[in-house]
Amino acid sequence: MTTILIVEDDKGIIENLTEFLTNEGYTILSASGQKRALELVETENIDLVLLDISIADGNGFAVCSAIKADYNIPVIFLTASGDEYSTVTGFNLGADDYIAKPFRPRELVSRIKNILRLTGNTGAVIQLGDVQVDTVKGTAKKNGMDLYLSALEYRLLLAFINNRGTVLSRTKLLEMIWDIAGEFVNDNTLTVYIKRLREKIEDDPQNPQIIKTIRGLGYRVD
Amino acid sequence: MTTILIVEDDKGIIENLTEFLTNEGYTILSASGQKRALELVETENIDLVLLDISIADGNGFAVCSAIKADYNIPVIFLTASGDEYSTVTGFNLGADDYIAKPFRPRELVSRIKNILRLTGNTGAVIQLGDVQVDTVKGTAKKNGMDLYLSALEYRLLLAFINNRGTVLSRTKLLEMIWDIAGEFVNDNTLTVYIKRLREKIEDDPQNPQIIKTIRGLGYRVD
DNA sequence: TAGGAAAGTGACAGAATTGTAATTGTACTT
DNA sequence: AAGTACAATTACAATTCTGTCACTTTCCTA
Repeated sequence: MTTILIVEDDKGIIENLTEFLTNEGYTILSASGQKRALELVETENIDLVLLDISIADGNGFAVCSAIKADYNIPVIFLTASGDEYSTVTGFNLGADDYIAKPFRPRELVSRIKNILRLTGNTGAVIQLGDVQVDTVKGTAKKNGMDLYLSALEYRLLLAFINNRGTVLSRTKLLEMIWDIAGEFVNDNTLTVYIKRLREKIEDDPQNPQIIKTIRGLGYRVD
Repeated sequence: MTTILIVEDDKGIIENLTEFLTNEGYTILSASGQKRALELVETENIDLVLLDISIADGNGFAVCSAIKADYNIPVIFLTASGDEYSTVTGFNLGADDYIAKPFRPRELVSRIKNILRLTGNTGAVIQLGDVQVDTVKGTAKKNGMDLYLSALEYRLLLAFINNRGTVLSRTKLLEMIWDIAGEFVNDNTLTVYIKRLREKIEDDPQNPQIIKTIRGLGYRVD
């Protein structure tokens, strides 16, 4: 269970990030001011801090210094784009990474995972709705229950995970999973595998929520 | 193909690192002085630099600054242990990570992979002798040829990869791969799977070089 | 709204995986 | 050198995976 503290004075951003990151399996705490932020760092068990530089009651740099002075918690700066100075200063203060606003949520998650991996605080578990894929162990679970995916089903799932948010065409998927030296498989093979995978990971395979069909284009996982 | 430049004036360290990192699948170039190092950065296609701070003809900081001024190549500092000043200064100059000497080669590889992942220069390919495992795609190759590992064979291989250098007992392996709610499998099942995996990944399965048997204790992959 | 393209479904054989048992091989101990 | 534990090997059913076919359903459009 990884806890992330968001320090940010824009309520809208906090709401959005909280919803998105909760969905990704993180526990979220938030603070809009410096004082509250440091309070939470002291009392809660925080694994990572997302820190907006321009918070209202003081500047983010101070918060970062204060955190780094006493704790070894990784900090990611949220900066206004093109703010080169902030970036450099942030790194000097011990920030572990920064991301310029506006950022794509998925990119933020990617940064978070990298930082946590660097500091060794977590495995490599990918959350997909209520499905968890552990690429380190090569296993998958749904609501904590083991899923028994065949080698091809697992690879198909990974293909979607590595291309979240984008539509994967049937051709592309066939290339990715069945690209074996010039040999071709029936196009319907893919359809059947989609069905088999859905049968295992979807709550209601007839109403797929994870693997969406984009008629005429392919499939997409968000 | 990832190319790493080692800047270091200790021939012994260069030799060791070159051998080890070549084994890990990297292409290695080396320079013992500042001039040669910058030459190589300009002429070769370098993906990452391992930089000893205390090289003979000048100091490492200068090299780092010079590289960062013109290229976006990640730099990892090799520092004498306890050299806090160097570390801080290094980060200010744009170093992406540092590692204190003496370091364990495997830790260095871990740092290299993390940095390359952060800078997006590579996937998550693990090299094991001439076997490459891509945990992002869920595939494995040997000398570039596809390996067809079953789900369990793949997971067994990952178990070894995630515990390189340590002996894994038969019991531990059974837990890791076959831990299914109280059900137990025959102890010999593991032995058979070891054989099947060796058959696919070893050059000479009768003389296993990758998965070593430690009689009475278990198995080890280095 | 009828026709057609795209996607989904169910069923099937052949191949591969999986777990076990019986047997053989190997290293260590006494 | 024989005995013994441990590991490797071989062989074999049961199960699962894999790819394909025939058929149905769904959605779009003419």
